[in-house]
Amino acid sequence: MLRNMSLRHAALGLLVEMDGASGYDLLKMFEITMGNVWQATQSQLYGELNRLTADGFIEVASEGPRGRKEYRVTDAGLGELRHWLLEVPPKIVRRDEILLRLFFLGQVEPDEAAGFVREQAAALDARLVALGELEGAIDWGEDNLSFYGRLAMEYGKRSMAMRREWYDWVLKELAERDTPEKR
Amino acid sequence: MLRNMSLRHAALGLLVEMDGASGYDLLKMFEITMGNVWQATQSQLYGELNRLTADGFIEVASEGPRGRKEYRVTDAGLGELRHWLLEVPPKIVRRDEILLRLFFLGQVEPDEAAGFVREQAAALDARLVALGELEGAIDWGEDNLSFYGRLAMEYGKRSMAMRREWYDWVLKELAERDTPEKR
DNA sequence: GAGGTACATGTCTGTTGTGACATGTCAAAC
DNA sequence: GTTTGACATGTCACAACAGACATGTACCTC
Repeated sequence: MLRNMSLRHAALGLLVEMDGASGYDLLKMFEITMGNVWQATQSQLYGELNRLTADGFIEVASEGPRGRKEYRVTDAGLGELRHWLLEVPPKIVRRDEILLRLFFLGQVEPDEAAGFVREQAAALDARLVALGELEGAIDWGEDNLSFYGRLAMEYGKRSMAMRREWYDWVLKELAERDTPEKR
Repeated sequence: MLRNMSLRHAALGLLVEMDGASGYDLLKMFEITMGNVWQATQSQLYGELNRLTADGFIEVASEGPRGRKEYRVTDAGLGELRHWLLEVPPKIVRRDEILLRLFFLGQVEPDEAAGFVREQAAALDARLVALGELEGAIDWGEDNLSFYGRLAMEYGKRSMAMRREWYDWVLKELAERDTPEKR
């Protein structure tokens, strides 16, 4: 039974970087720091925190108002994180809904196909703007999360720019196929 | 209950392009044509084919040796595919295990972090070679799957090249952080 | 002091995805 | 003739994920 459990390690890692936090804190941090890299729902996260506690990788450091539980990573947890980081090969999951649709665009009219691509390009432009805003809104410090977060941000920007160019290239290819003046 | 069900439409679309096929054929086609875009296990696919049949989107055109069932897409199935293609907004799932690990590389020694990045870069190089081989091995025809598959292939190549460059940039940034000679 | 909002945790149901296993047929090679 | 390998379908258990619902507390403002 090979389990990968990235959410578990994402929570563990974030907890280390935050130097302890509650589930609620963690959930917010998830969204702002790595919403573009990994997503987690509330029910997933709370469940995982309980499992991590049961496994001894984290512990409740203190309890606060409103039933708040401040979690802290144990030594075993730190070891588990390092092990996962360096010794567990990352599983590459390729799953792209837009690319999947591309395969079947031959099933609709050429102008509908081009319209689809143009729509995706416009949506991408909007996300590019949002990413720029996020970058401006973040208070980039000298801590690890800031440093590595900036590297991830750069990846996001490059990735989107590449995709944008590819959309334009696709539109050109579609137009050429539609008007076959070759030879 | 909003369901997206991309696998369902991937199977439907591939069945249209293949002009009918068995589950076994479909599974092989999945791997070679869009293994880089969408993955499907055998148990998922066979189950989905039965559900698609129950919903009237596909039907068993004929039965062959070894219990083989040749499936064919119905008019309703074709309608469903077109509807999904143009009217259901694609769900963008961002989940990148390598990028996730990047966030926590501050937890290991600088040389271990750089080693990790170099390993990923090497693995990427290997996949780039494999992609080139795949491209050479495919018999690119004039059909829709060939045309759109070529566009997807171009995306894959650009994506990998971009990522490769980013890895090098990350290594440069890591080296700079390690030796802070600035000012 | 009443009301709203942010804080805070948890459960439940259903869907999707994975890996292992079970079962059997047909064709070709030996 | 038997064995091997490709063909072919299916089930089962479990893990991962999503969304809705349930429940309550603390703090701030009016």
